[in-house]
Amino acid sequence: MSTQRGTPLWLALSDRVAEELSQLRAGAPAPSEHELAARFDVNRLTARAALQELERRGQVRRRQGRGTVVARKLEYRVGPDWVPSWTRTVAAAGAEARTVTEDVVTRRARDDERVELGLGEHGRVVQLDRLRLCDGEKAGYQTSVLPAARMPGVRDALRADGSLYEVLAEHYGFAPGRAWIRVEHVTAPDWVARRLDLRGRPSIVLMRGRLDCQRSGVPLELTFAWLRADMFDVVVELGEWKRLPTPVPVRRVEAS
Amino acid sequence: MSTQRGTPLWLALSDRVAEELSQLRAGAPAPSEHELAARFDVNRLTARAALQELERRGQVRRRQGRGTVVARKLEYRVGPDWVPSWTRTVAAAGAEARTVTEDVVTRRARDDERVELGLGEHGRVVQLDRLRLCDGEKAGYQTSVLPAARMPGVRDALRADGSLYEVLAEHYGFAPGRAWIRVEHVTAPDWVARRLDLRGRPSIVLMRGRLDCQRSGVPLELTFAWLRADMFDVVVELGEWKRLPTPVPVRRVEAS
DNA sequence: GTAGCCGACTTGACTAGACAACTTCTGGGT
DNA sequence: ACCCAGAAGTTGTCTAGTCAAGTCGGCTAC
Repeated sequence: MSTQRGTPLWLALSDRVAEELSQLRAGAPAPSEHELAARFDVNRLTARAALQELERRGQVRRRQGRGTVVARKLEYRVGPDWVPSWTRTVAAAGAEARTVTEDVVTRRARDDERVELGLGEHGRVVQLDRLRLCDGEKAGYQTSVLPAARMPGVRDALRADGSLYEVLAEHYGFAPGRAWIRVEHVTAPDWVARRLDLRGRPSIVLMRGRLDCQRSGVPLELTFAWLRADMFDVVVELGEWKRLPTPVPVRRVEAS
Repeated sequence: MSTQRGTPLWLALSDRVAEELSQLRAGAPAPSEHELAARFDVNRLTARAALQELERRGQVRRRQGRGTVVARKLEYRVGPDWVPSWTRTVAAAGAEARTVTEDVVTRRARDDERVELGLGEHGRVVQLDRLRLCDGEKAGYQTSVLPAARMPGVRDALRADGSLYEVLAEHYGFAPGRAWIRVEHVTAPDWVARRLDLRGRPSIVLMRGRLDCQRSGVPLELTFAWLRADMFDVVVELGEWKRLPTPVPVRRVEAS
């Protein structure tokens, strides 16, 4: 490696590898730690540091036993007029979407949920917990809470079909555009980190909260999703879609 | 260390340290790598891995020569009805806010900027580059582009005063509420990473672009901010402000 | 045919040690 | 009072090696 003055080996190496990787398509195997170490005559830990930097940037994905593969970030759009679809989001990047339903239960609504959903004192809700996979990798976790009384038979509909929003639209008059939305970029709560296997990885996640309503304005669904920030470019839109100009600094920084 | 079955040493150690740290106030020194290694009889690199995990989570901040100190994440709120203020955001966490204006220049608008701001062929803009500091630490970088013709004398006003939004409101009839917002979780562009000293750290930052308009709907500002994701919880809210019900999974995960 | 074992290859975890770069403080000199 | 040198302590970088654990494919035994 011809390192620039003051640039650590592992950083120079990661830049070098990133360049090679940009030529490849997503899913292609990246050089292994051992191979990098041999090729550039550095220690395996140095090569490892380089690959970990690329993982932090979301350019590769690594897994024990399997190896390191090229990755591209997925674009996840959030907005009042936008009906999110896991399948479409993932398919747009040419990857394979899968959903594992972890739980469907009917239970008493918690106090805060009663307020949000406008339920009476003994209101009951259906909670739906789903794990979202992208090319077999755990990419997100989603919890949906639905008012049971307003949605007769929703449990069976949910079991049969994958798309919650299709069920909502067809059976219960769900209207996109009447939503309250909140997005947070936060450190993953412990239970989310465990479910998504985030130990030792970038643990920033995106939490999307959304309250969807019927056309009449009656709340129909309260849903939260946690998405791995290293796998997604999350785009929150308010107003019409536009392409952003890329900002450029006034004064350039000289290379260190 | 009494490690649980299957839990790596460094992870158990980081949990243990996190517990101790939660008792301390922000800014207090955390144990050093050497001290941790000695106390728990592990290698320095293992102790280091534990501290790096805490850094990923935003619970500590580390710097060569200075040491590791306890940190708390700041909440950065963005929304159509909410005018972000660096001073207020940082002060809310009891930290010291500082802004360094790196550049104020008037120049020809680029093509994409002309489209966004609705300028004519020879339109000129004022670009304002600012470095945002939190307790002396580089925490963000912000670029604002303003149409020069629509805002006579804006350069001098900006030089004199720190708050851009105050200037906009007082002199040019800026009305929050007509904003277009886009939030992304992206890898820092190279020049941003250099300005914020992000080598080897959680290098992911958040970018916010927004186009604020006058009451008449005429675009007034195009701004971009890069924030260190390890220092901020970023919250974007569309719709009226509500207190979030804290989501909880149906089935608890047993500790591994 | 197929189930299962085994070996090759991958990343993960951990240790021991060395030196470099940076920050802060202290003490001595002017 | 002030500046500078140096020591002490910190994190950063890098090497050499070992063993563990997960994945995949091929081969063998049935």
